[in-house]
Amino acid sequence: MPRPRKPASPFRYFNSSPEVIRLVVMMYVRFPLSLRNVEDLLFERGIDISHETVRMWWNRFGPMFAGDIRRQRRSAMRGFRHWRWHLDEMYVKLNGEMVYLWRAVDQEGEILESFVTRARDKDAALRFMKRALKHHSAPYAITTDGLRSYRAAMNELGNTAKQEVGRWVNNRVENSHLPFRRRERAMLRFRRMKSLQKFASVHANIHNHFNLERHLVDRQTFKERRSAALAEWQSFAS
DNA sequence: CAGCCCATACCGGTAGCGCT
DNA sequence: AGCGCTACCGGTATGGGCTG
Repeated sequence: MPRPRKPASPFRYFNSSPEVIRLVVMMYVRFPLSLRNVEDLLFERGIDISHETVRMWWNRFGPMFAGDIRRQRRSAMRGFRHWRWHLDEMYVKLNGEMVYLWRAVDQEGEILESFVTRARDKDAALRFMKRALKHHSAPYAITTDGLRSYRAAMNELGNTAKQEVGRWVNNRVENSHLPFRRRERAMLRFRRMKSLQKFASVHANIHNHFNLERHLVDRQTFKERRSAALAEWQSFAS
């Protein structure tokens, strides 16, 4: 009988410890810092890495960490009966061209899905919704704006009954654009659909993980949650 | 407004480290 | 010991800010 082999650690070839790599990825994705900003900040604390290393690490480990966060969220929401999704699109500039970033956000402000397309039509809406439904269990209701592509896509999926069109009752979902816009600005620009797609989805998941709504809870509670979020962060991809 | 300057992300190539 | 892979370097394209 073959001896059960321990899966190789994704950190095995890297010169730096998993702790440092996790710190770097968190700094770069979570805050509006450039690759070089991260390099310089770490240098001040005695860690010597190149900005290119920062780029490589977020590309390699960002999706892994994001996947861990998403899986956690998915199992926490399994069986939840009053899950409501809000669908929305925003413009993002990509090499001078405008593309669309579709997003599904739930009633708690968690960003469930990010999807980049060149067109804003039924086909794009359909692909976006199928992807969201693949990654999460189906919600109780879906709210959209008046864009007709949503209705057409819902007809195709056969779940029109769940759709509610209207202005959203709160601005929570619109607010979730802000962190991405701030981050987008620090990156100067996106060049390829693939890296925009990757960044949008990694950013959304990491934002969810560290979004502790500090204004809604007392300081003690906030500090406990923050410690918990950091401790969990240090366990990802291990 | 035009032209210049600077900071940035991204890419190909490769030395040599570190894993098996 | 052999080789897969990381980390880094030099180069390029490009957008925003600045100056006049």
